Amino acid sequence: MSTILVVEDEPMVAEVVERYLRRDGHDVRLAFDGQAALDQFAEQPPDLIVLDLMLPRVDGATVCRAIRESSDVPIIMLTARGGEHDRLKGLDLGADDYISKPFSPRELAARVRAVLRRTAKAMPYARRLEFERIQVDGQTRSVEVAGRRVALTGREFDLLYHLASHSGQVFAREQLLASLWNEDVDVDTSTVTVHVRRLREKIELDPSRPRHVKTVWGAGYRFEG
Amino acid sequence: MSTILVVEDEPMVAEVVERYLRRDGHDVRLAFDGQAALDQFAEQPPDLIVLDLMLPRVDGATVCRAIRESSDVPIIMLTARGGEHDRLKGLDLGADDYISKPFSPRELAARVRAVLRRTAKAMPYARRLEFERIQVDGQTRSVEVAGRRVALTGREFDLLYHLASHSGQVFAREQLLASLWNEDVDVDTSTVTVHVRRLREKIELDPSRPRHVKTVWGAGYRFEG
DNA sequence: TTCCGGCGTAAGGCTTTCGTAAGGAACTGG
DNA sequence: CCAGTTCCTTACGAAAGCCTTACGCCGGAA
Repeated sequence: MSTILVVEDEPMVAEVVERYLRRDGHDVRLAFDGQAALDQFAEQPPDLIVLDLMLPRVDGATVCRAIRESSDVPIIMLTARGGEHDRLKGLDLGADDYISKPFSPRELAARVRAVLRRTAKAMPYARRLEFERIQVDGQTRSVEVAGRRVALTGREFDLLYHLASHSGQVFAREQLLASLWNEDVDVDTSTVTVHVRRLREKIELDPSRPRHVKTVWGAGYRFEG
Repeated sequence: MSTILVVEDEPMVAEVVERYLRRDGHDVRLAFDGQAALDQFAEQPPDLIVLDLMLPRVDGATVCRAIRESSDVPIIMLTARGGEHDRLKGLDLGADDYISKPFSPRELAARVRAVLRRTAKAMPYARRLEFERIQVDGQTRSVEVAGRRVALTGREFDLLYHLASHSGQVFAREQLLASLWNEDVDVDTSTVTVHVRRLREKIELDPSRPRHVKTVWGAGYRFEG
């Protein structure tokens, strides 16, 4: 069914989880520390990640953030009993669900099913992003700026959506190429520059002094609502 | 991003590999035989080596062993199809990864990313650093001082982040140069002084009597929250 | 087929940032 | 208090990174 990466340093727990998820027809991979999780993720991104918070080498929160830098893959976090759970919610790591130990493997399997169902239904570009001056609708691929509809091309929309859905985060041109372009065509990074230029032309009041799609010198671009 | 030495005698293959790695933002150098590889390595050690096993003059295995005598630089070996691959594993040349021909350049690029990530010292810019008056966010490369956002240049941000993430610790100018600058360019230590000055201008209330980035006479600089 | 919008590339101009040098200020030890 | 360091401050040329524009190519629509 789906490929699931389980990151859990306790072998007993990992094994139980693995068995339950396999029973649901998933292809399960295991990682026993944070670094291994990142490696496996880089090598072959799974459809979902079950991530323990307490991990050797690189802790779960860091792993979660690192993955979120480049991917929207659903993540379910495992937290120790009690307070940690609440603290996490405050941290806003970008996980899709939390479940605290000790948990029943059956419940975890149910959560996995739920999250997969949710994210499967929510096809790519499902969300609607609302900012003060700009609204981006992934459903209809339409954009409104200051109440007026603007027509973007495919690339322009993808670019805007990707930046806006990670508002505030800086993306290098190389990152944008990797995320938005088909990997088997090689395009120059300057292509990104040009598309940013065209996008600005359409959504900025003064394209040469952009308010939303900002240049971060030596680093890339960042969206600001 | 990183400097990568590609050792491959087949020009077509070398060119494709070069293009794919460049697209990931790497600085790619080429060597077409084993001797050239060793020369280039001696001249300027790269961050990673992609090494073909079959090479004119000096074969890949010899090159690999020679380099391993003096360096731990990550090496990814390219091997001909089939048996050679397994035989190599037995030989234990000290390579970090193997990929057999014919390979997809995309997969190679992915392996390079994985190996680089694995060997990366730490995870740069993952954390968000919070102090009483200053917050530094590595994710968005943004800095807030007393609730107001300040715009730093790349170097300024790197400098602040490095100092702030080791709050209290003293760093000599030489240390900062070694950590924050590209190793193969030699810049004067006074450069650090100037950047500290410019940083103070932006984050200190009274730059001539700094509260956060303090001078430790005869030793270097230290950050204090 | 012809036309046209969208895309990627290349080149030149422009802005920002960087590194250096030089003179002045501040600290240290004697 | 003096000489010797070490650090601060400033200004400027060079380099790097980004913007802008124009052009050719491609695929789909007419």
